[in-house]
Amino acid sequence: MVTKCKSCPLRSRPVFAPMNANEISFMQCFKSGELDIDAGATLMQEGSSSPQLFTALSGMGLRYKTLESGERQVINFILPGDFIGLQAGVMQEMGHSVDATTRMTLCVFDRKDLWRLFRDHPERAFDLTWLSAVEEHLLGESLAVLGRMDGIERVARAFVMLFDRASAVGLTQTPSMPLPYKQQDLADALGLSLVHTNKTLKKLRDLGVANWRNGHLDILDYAELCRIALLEPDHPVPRRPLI
Amino acid sequence: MVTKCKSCPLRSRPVFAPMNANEISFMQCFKSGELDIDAGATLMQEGSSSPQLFTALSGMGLRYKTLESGERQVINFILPGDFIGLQAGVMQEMGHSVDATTRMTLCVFDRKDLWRLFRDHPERAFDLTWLSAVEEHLLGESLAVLGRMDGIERVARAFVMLFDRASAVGLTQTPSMPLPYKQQDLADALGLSLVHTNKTLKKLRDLGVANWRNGHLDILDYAELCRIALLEPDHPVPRRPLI
DNA sequence: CGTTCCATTGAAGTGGTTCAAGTACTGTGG
DNA sequence: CCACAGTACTTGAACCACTTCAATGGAACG
Repeated sequence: MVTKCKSCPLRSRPVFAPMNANEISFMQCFKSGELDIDAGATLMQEGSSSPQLFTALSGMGLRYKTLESGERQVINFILPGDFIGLQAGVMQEMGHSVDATTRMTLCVFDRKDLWRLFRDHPERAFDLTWLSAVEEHLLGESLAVLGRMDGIERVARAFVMLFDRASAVGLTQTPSMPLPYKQQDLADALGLSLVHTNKTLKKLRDLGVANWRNGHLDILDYAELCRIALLEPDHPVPRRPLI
Repeated sequence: MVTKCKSCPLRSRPVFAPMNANEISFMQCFKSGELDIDAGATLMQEGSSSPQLFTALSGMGLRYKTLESGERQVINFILPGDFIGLQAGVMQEMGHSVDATTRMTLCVFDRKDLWRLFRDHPERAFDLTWLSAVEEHLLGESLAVLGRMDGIERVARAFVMLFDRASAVGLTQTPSMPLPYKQQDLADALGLSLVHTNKTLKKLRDLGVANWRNGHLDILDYAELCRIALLEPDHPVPRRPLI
């Protein structure tokens, strides 16, 4: 059963900029189908030019680059509402790979329709640029995290960001959320070794601040977690378009 | 004397996607003026919403974020041809600040014309998205550099990238280019301390690979520098649009 | 039940940090 | 013309946050 854009469970969330009926019906038209992929599957390959673009509807994944040395850098985590493949859409190829961590459902768009979108629907073209700018903004933040913060600060920051993003799309049950990644994934995202990531997680557990176990993250002291992460407890989560 | 888009010294460079006469004349129209700023001046402030967008015509600058802790993370270096302020253009505010390191000349565009551009010139709108995607791609690379590479690799990578970018816009004189930044700027870009950056520069000098002194970078052994940076010596420099 | 994958923990080593001091250059005012 | 102050760069020394190596435990699975 394919989800209609009109009744998309994400669209009503306040993080997403609202759309009127006309706009939604165009999105429905732009959407060429739906895709389910299994946990562990690779959705896009670095250097490839995918004929399709996606929006995550449900499930979680990750974007990553494989370095010349064979190591992996996780660029960010993919949650419902995230747009995937814009790089391949406008440049000729993807700069990173995308894997599904859990089973995922995705809205599918045809790359060949992208030009039509720019020509006929400037508001949506603007939204795509907006999304890309948001992504750029977040990557700038991540760069600062890797460049200037120490282990516990990085982990705390990651937890706060993930929790906020998950809240925005309704994945949290008050101080808790599903977080189905491996410790190695987090380590690769934060530029830390697996061992040190593990020891840092233990520290947060011992501090009674956050507990990540069995694919589930419990935030025990959000205020303290923010303090460690050098974030205001009421830091704003910017609104963005949903494509 | 204002530079005409038609005779823009950058446009003829092969890194930039070509434009036909019509397209150039629209760009001329979109360009609302030219701005000269002094070395050391701040062009845009993090969190602000600039009424103007820019393209660097000449001179160099840097984008950076100031962290909660007061430290600085340099996001990247600005060279001629770089577009500045897209984030403020589409989101409501900039995610980073922009300083001029040398005196700079910039093409100025009015933010209020941005919507008109999306509506009437979908090719240019597409180009803006393209630029944003390129930026995103480069930030992903930088993230991998900070996350996974050691000091000498980071510095070597920075030198190769800067040299390639400078070559693309005609700033190099065979194995040499102007590089008017401070060691602290490079340190803040690479997530290293000033002291360690300095010692790493010395190492590259002692190895006879690269020599950065008095605002001038000499590449003494490009192949070896690439090897240290874990890059192919003939790695491609992607073409991009010039706005 | 052996195998495999992930999480956990200890121990040793190191690439990087911070602290501290000194050099070199440049502009400024007396 | 010199003294001085300010800024950038340089170098040594001590320390430590993180890495790598190594070994173990627990859960899932055919």
